[in-house]
Amino acid sequence: MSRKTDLRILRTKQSIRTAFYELIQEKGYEAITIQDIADRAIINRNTFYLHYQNKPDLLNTCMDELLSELKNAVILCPIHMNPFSISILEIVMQAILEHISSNITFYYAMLIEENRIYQFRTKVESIIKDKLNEGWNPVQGNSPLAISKELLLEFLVSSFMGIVIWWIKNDRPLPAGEVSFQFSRIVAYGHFKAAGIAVEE
Amino acid sequence: MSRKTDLRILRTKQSIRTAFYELIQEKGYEAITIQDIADRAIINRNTFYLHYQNKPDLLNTCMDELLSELKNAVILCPIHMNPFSISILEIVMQAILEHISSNITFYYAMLIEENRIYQFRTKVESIIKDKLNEGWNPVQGNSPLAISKELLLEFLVSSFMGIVIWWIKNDRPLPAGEVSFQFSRIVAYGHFKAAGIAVEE
DNA sequence: TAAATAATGAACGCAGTGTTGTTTATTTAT
DNA sequence: ATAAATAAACAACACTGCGTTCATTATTTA
Repeated sequence: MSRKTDLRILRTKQSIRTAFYELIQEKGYEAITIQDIADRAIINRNTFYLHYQNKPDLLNTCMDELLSELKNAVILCPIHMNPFSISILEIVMQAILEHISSNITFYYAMLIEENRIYQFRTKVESIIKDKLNEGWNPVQGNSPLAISKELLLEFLVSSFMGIVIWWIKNDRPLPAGEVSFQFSRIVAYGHFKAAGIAVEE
Repeated sequence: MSRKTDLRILRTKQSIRTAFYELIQEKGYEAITIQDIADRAIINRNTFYLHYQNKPDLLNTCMDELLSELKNAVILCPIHMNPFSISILEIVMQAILEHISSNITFYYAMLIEENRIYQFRTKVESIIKDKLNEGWNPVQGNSPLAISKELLLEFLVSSFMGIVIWWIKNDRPLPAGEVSFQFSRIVAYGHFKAAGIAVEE
């Protein structure tokens, strides 16, 4: 029986990935050169081109890999009839935060400070959006304020992602469950009620 | 009386700016070369370096210019005692959306699709954050849910910015006043109530 | 109209990219 | 254990873009 891939290939690819993540954190994606990666991975610059076409190709490969894991984590979340129930927001966020915790180095490099890659944020937002949209119930007839569906969905996704990034950036100041709980309450009941301010009806 | 600046300088700088904005929209910031800008502005490449140090310098100059206008637009908004009143959110958002409308080409280039510059988004978020934080009332003692102040502020800023970007990206599908109104209601009362769903207490 | 200065044009070294060969080392299969 | 296969190393290449220099030309201001 033949081995799937040459051990040298696995080793080299692993070195490149590790070097890449480190460098993103150190100097940001744009500033990295192929030579930087080669030096850090202790390989010849040519060897890089044996495995990846160029820098964006490496980035995309890395992103796709982890994002498919993220998708799997989200897909397992049960959705009830109403995707805007408190529970779905809370459950999905908790699942995402826990997945991020397991891969914190990567997510920090991709999303925080100078290192951030806009493309990655957008892709994560897509995953969240798809999940929230999954079981959208179009029969919400009697909305007193005639809220635009698109606007509401955008509202949910961007605040969701904002909290996620805030949480990573601040070194996870609260447990995943606590953040998810608070977020879902604010969204559901409004910030007046959540913050304990009398609601002006 | 001597003229402030040579007419040639004004003309050249103007050409560079225009070319720069066009190119950001066409191929995105990163892909632009100085030669691209020179060609489009119909100037010698050297002339560019007579006015700007490099590409980031040009970008920063452009950003600072418009962001100071944005700040002025926001600073005029009256804030009441409670910065989380419905009105402050609505008024600030409307002011921002109207300012953006007057400079839509620039904002589109900076925030939308492939052209987006993360740095710019962050700077706009800072302006919003500062405004919301301006008159924060620390005495909101009896919050039933003990919501983190930082989390709540982040929630407001990211959803605010998310709606703004959504609005630009979709070619301003609703009037500025309408978007601001809907946003402030969702935030204040929660998405259940805003969307007309019975609240599960 | 003269002096000042902005803009041009050509050239330079530098850094980084992506490619092409050839050679060396390691791994897999016989 | 050894031969065939192939990954990795090494060297060199043309190419693009950057940022700078210097002399020359054109425009503007005084």
